Amino acid sequence: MPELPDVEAYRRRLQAHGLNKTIGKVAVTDKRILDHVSPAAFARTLEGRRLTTAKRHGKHLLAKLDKGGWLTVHFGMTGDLQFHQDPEPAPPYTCVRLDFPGGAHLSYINRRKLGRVGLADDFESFIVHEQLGPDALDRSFDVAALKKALGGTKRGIKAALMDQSVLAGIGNIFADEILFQARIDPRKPVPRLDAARLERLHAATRRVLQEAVRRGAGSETFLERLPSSWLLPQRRKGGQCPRGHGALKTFTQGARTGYYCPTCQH
DNA sequence: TTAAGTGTTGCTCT
DNA sequence: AAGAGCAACACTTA
Repeated sequence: MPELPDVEAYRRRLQAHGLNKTIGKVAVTDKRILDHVSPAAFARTLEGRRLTTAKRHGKHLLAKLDKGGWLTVHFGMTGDLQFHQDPEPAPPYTCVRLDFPGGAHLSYINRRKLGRVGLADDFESFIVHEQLGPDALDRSFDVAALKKALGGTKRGIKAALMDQSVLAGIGNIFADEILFQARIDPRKPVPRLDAARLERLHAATRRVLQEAVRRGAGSETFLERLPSSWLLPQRRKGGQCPRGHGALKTFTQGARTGYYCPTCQH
């Protein structure tokens, strides 16, 4: 599930419920999710520590440890982070669980194991090491930064938008919404985007991601809470253009399906 | 039933 | 050397 707005929701939950509690036992129940660290080393690093702040860059969530270093979390397609107050059986597909005093615990769950949990020394070095572009919601990400990020690529704009080394945070779903709102054809080569389109693309990127966060991305009722002018609720077989141009079209690029309106996106 | 599909990323091949 | 395609994974849907 998680793209930038969903990860931001996780960040806020972690910030609200997971900070400044001493971590007791750390249980790694599926070590395949650990990123270049053994279960023993991972547990040893976290046990007895407290998380002091939660930050996000693109789709990555990082929590700072009180004695230095960071816990890193990536969700892949099926990752989830759940807090529970009471001792209870771990949800299926739990990979890592941190116990807090009084029975509260934090579970990282991932069905398809396409995410990673790990450790990093430093926030900025982690971003560099992961080759992440600027965060799409960072305050400094203006039109000039967008142009710079897109650089000299000749790819289609949707592929470029989803490339985390170009711009961090956007995946298949929100790329479709952003390009619909900016009225740009997802396959349009980046060099053929004029100034007006770049301006619209930048504005739509920020507006869509901010609105998604505000309207509770990641919650079950997210789609129902979106305005009828959005593409997402129609993003399915038989979906209609919210601007009244009839059926949406689909296209495939690299095993991902995209939805767009051929009438209003150019 | 079998096969294709999936909100991600990373590796391989061109 | 940038960019396309598929593998990884474990399910769900057609």
